[in-house]
Amino acid sequence: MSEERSLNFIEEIVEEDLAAGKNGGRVLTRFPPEPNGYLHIGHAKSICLNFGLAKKYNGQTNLRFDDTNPVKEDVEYVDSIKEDVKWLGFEWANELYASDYFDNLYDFAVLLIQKGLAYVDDSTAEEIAAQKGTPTEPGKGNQYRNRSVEENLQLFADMKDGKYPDGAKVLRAKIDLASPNMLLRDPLMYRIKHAHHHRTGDKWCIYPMYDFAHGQSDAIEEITHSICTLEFVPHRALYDLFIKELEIFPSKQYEFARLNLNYTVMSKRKLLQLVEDGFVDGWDDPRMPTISGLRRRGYTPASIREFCERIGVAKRENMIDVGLLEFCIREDLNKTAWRRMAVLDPVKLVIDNYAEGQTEILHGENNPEVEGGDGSREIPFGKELWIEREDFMEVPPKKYFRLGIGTMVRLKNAYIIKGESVVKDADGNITEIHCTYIPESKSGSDTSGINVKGTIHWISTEHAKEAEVRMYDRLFQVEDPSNEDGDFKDYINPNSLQILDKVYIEPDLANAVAGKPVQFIRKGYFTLDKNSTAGKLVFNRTVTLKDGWVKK
RNA sequence: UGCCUGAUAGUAUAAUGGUAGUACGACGGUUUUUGGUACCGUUUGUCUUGGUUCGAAUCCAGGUCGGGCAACCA
Repeated sequence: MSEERSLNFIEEIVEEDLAAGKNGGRVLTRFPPEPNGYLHIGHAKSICLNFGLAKKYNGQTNLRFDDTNPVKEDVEYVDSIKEDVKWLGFEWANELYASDYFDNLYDFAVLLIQKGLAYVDDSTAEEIAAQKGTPTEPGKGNQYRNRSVEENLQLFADMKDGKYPDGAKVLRAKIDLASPNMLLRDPLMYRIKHAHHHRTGDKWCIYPMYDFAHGQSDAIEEITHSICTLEFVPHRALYDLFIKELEIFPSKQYEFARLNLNYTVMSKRKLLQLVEDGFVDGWDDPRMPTISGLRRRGYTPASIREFCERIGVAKRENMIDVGLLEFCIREDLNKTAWRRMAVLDPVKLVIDNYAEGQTEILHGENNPEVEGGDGSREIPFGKELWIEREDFMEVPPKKYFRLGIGTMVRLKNAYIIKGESVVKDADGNITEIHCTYIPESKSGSDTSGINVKGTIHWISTEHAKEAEVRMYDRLFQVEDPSNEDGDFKDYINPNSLQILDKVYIEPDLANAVAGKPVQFIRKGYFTLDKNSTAGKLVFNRTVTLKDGWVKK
């Protein structure tokens, strides 16, 4: 493995803690998604970090749903999140929910009220915002701030008992209205929401805010290293403060820079818009940066884990080139995907000196990268073939080493041929290419002594099967759609999906199975889409092959 | 105008006071029955100004630039 890889800053912290004997050598992390959307590649970074850390240091990781806002959350999301984490190859120690702790959290709130550190405020949201001041002006208090402990206790109990409508009252921490950290200006701890919760049903009508739930949840589980993204840095003061005042397990929060990928968007809000406004075919559209989208596109768990390993973990803002993700999937699939032939844009090729009606069964390796071989399949060959339109040129430029009139090329796994003539329709489009073949040049028993520079793929017209192929490209035309003027949706790539409804594939591909990626030789990696049926195969292009041939 | 936070090749990420390295990309080459893969080589970097030091990417001070903070979201 990568034993000599240097440590990232969080691993350094863990190793220091371990060396200092902190937590008795125990490492317990957590992955805390809110079940209000599907997981995306940015979450994958966090998942790999949290679960990877635990794995590396003989610890464990809890999967904890941060479900403190019932109006936005749903079991549909819980299920998809669990599926995605599992698919990525990780196992959680415990499946937990912040809502499991609503009783504890309520008791914690009561405790803070008793300590004079929390109060019930009757102000409206607007009034509270106005009283908070601005980053440069201190906030102001109000009359509710001086309520007695007894009154606060009673009012908070009444809030819980449903005596007030939504928004009538909130519980606030009494900290410092003049703090330079806006989050410390008496933050809300609880709000009233008469809403049905996906787990606790109608038991509660008050729900804790993130800041009054997350740190305490970590503490209850005795999480040793609570890792989150940079935007939570200012929240750390609150995180530590509540833990200190409640005298509970001192979990520690550490922050890293979230992943940004170019040519896509990563916020759940924006992804939801793409889904709801029909710009994509659901959360798992192969163009989406969601885990489910990448899975449908043909990405493998190993490739995503490798990607997360390569991008590193640090505290500076970053924008990762999607090319790195593509490198990772190519690297993985090159070693595992079976090679097959498919002609995406067909033109007919006739071999003039090959006997009419003759057929041969040729053989092609499944994967030349596998040492010792990975078996082979049979490929029928005949007088008439489909080849790629772009693999022939009547007047080839100097560095073109595919087929031309008078030039030779090898048909993959078959014979060397020489272009002879073309047939065109009234518009001048080539409808047929005629060639001759060299009988002694058969793959595996070539005695022709001829060396050709190019090799092209082909399908026997008599034996060809048909399939639909979906060619995907980046969803956006600009690197950072969120940072452009106007609406990010204005920058969607109109050619992000090109459907080829009549692609010729070799007969063996009729055996293609979902979840087993194939390489269409010289074209890229493809995988069967979930819309595929026995009667109609549908392939998604995962990624092209790297193209070293740049014209001109 | 406040507070927090960060700055190393095009993009990421190391170097923890002692030779600025690695990966991806780009470019060039070798091999090749995939213009793929593999292998080899080249290219480009410490935000700025001072200071401390024999020696600074690293420590200190000022500046510049980026990100975040005033949701009954997480």
